[in-house]
Parts: sequence; C-alpha cells; structure tokens
Amino acid sequence: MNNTPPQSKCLNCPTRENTEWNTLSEDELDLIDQFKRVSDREPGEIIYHQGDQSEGVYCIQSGLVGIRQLDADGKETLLRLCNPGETVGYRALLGNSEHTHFAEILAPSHICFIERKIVTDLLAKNPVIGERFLVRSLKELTEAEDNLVRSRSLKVRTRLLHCLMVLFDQYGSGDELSGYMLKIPISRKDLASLIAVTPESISRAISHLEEDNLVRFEGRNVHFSNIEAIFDEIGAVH
Amino acid sequence: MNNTPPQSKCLNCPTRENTEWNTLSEDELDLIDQFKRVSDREPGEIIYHQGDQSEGVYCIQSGLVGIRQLDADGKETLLRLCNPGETVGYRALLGNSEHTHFAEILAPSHICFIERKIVTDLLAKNPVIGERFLVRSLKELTEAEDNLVRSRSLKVRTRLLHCLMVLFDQYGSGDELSGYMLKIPISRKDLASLIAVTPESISRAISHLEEDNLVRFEGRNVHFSNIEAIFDEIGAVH
DNA sequence: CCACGGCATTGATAGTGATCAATTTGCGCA
DNA sequence: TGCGCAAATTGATCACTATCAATGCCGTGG
Repeated sequence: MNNTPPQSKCLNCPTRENTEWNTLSEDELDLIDQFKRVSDREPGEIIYHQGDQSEGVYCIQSGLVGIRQLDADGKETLLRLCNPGETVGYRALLGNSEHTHFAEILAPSHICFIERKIVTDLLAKNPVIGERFLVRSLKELTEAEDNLVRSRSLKVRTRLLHCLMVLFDQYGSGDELSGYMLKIPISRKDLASLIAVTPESISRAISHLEEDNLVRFEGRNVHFSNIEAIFDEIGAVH
Repeated sequence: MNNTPPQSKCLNCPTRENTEWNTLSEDELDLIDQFKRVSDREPGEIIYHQGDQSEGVYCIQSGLVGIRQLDADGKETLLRLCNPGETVGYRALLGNSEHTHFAEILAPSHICFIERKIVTDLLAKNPVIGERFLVRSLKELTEAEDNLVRSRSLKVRTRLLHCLMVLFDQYGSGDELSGYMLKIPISRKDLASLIAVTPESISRAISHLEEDNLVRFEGRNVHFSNIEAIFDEIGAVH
C-alpha cells in the first residue's frame, strides 16, 4: 500500500457522476478533498476485515474490489464485485455495526478513504446522501435475494451463463458484426465462489458450454459464439 | 378482507415501540390515524403482488405475514416471516421500484395500510424515518447474505436446526426446568421453502433429529430434548 | 359416518455437484 | 531458457438431496 501524495480532486474524479456523492456541493467536496487519504493498492490487500469496527468508507477511484464473507468454518464466499465509483464499507458505518464481510483488492486500485466523522457530518448536513445510500442498500438487497432464489432454482450451467451475462454488462465489448467478447476480471476460483460452486464444477460447465458452441474460452477471455442462444437459455429479454 | 371501522390509534398500538415509526410525534401519529386503513385479513390473502407498483406501506398490527418471491419458472420461495410491528412493502416505495416479491397473510392479521403520499410527506419532514428504514434494510441485507452463505455451506440438517433456533427466538417458550418448546407458525412446505429444500427432505431431516433425540415433533409443536447439543451443532454461543 | 382432499411421511431411484486424486497448463522469476 | 509453484482441467467416485410414487393422517363437509 503506497500513499500517492498528489491527490486529485474529487470534483474532477472521473467516477464522481456515478457515486452516491454526486449531489455534494463544491464546498462539501473540498471538505472531503482536504481530509481523504488516497492510496495505491495491489491485488490481495485487504481494505477492511470482517469483524472490524468501521473507521470510515472507501471510495473506489479505479481498479476492482471483491466483497467476501467468512462463514463459521472459515470458508469464504465472494459475494460481490465492486467497481470504480462504488463506495464500500458504508454498511457497517451507517448500520453502526461491525463489518459483516471483508473487502479485498482484486486488481491494482486507487482507493480514497474518508473517515467516519467526515461522513457522519456530511450526512447530518445533507440528508440526500443518506437517501442515496438507502437506495443503494435496497438495490443490493434485491440483488442478494435474486441471487438466493437463483441458486435455489437454477443448475450450475444456467447460473454460470447468467453470471457471464452480468459480467458482460460491466466488462464486455464487441458488437453484432465483430462478435461479443468479455475479459473476465477474476480467477476461476472466484468465479466459482460467486455462483456458489466448486472450481471443478465451473471447469466442467465451461467444457459443456464449449461443446454446445455457446462460448469459447481462452483463459480469462470469453468469446460468445451464440449470444442469442444464451439469452434464450437464461430466459432474459434481449 | 374486512374493514373494521373502530380503528384504534397508532399511539396506543401495542407494537408501536418496535416499529420504524416510534420516533413520530403525536401530531404525526394523528396524521397517520386520520388516513390509515385498517383491515382484518385471513390466511391466504395477498397484501401486494410481485410486479405491482407501490401504493403505500403496510404495518402489521397483529398476525403473521410471509414474504415470497416468484422465480422465472413460477416457483415461489418464502424469503422471510414478518411479525407484528414490522412494516412491509417499504422497499418498493422507498426504492421507487416495483414490488420484487409479494406478501401473503399466514395467520389472521390486522394490517394498517398507509398510503404512499402520507409516507413520503412524513419522510420529507422527518429524516429520522428514512434513517430508520435505512438501518432496517441494512439489517435485512445482512440476513439475506448470511442466509446465502449458510445455504451454500451447510447441509439440510444444520440449516433446519438453525432455522428452528431462529423461530424459537421469536415463537419459543419454556425454560430450563420445564423444557423448551416451540409452536411453529407455518406449514412443513413453507418451512422447507424457508431453508431452500423440498418438504420431503424436511421430513427426513426431522426423523433423523428425532432418532438422535435432539427434538420431538408433534405436528407443529416442537419439544427440544437437548438444546445444548443443538447449539453445539450449529456452532452458536449459548 | 364415511368420502374426499390436502398435508405429511416414507420408500425407491436417479441426477447433480462435491470430493479426492492426478495431470496439465500457465506464469513469474532465477 | 528452464525451474517451480499456483491455477486450471480432467477423471473417478461418493454423498446428498431432488424427484417420483405410494401410503398414511387428519380435518371438513356431504
């Protein structure tokens, strides 16, 4: 973890428009600029640990962060990927609880830390922020429940296809002419954890999908050979 | 569904202390009293449907409500039980979305409907309400994620024991001397749905637990013969 | 009092994914 | 370039739970 002294201003942050903070005034942004701590983080580093008290929130300027949860047996589950613009660690702060999960850097990232007091001050002055985080948590709740229902009713194959389409929304490229493709930002093991299966099952599911000519995998690169058939199979409206 | 004209006042509602509304002033409660619609609902009735737009929120004065979600194939999952004092349907209202699930009466209940406009007016005047619902949704989010992690890592037997202990917290009775017991407020089918298995698997799990002398079932009544062993098995601190 | 229908249980079987074990691939680094 | 380790794949087997089918139980209404 390196601190990079020439901190850029929030006002000019390329992700600001997408964040919960996009309703702040310039004065309020200046306040954050003044006290935030920007750091340069490498894969494997932990931003906060499960069970820790909240010291503040972390805004992802660039990179990729994974939210993991440890169960009673010490096994961990990857619950969610967080992208630039997302603020992580807000739940323990706003809910006045310990962190119920931990956050790990998955790709080289710039992370801005905003300490607890700044956040609570801003919340007190500007209730819109609280409202934004409320909406955010409602969205996460819906996603978590959909996830639960999917992992109850769908087989590995379908869950994997669904997961690939979700990743495609975020990280995909290409078009109808040149073909659609996707560079998966995580390992097979994490991909497996994300849909609650073992890495072996993922490997087999991939093999079967390739046999059926739906996709072609080359390491972390995926080519969608027949994206229509995929949408059909997961029952999505294209 | 019967309207029961002599509506009691929110101020005197026995559940008020436990609700998100317990910070309202008397004036604000009067406003709700003036416009709320109380109704008498029977098991099987649906309070709101999945996909519907939100028309307001529903406060459970007495009874029991189940939150269910339909998946793409039309199969339904029981996600949560809601007890007196809980306000249901708030997510679609606050998140400005359709209902992502539906709510069904599971035991004869008194339900107070508070229409959308009243709620948004109160929210605008009293930001504490929003904060309360934020905390509520954060709590539900943690529960949903724990649920997800549990159904990934635990077998049916352990999930059932865990579920019984959760139900015991809410509906249990007895003490060390007279023994602990529980009247399960839902059918086997719903119990199965709650922990994401088939009713057959629940039946078998119950048989095995009885063979091991951990519990004794008599219909919906459960006697805990060895509650220590149960805590041991689910790894909880007693 | 019996017939019916829904709920619950029990039994037999099969499918899915986990587990264990053995390679193979890929990549950083000397 | 080749070594060494971790990640990924493949194979064989097993355990768990879903599924299908039959029976038992019980409350309701004719």
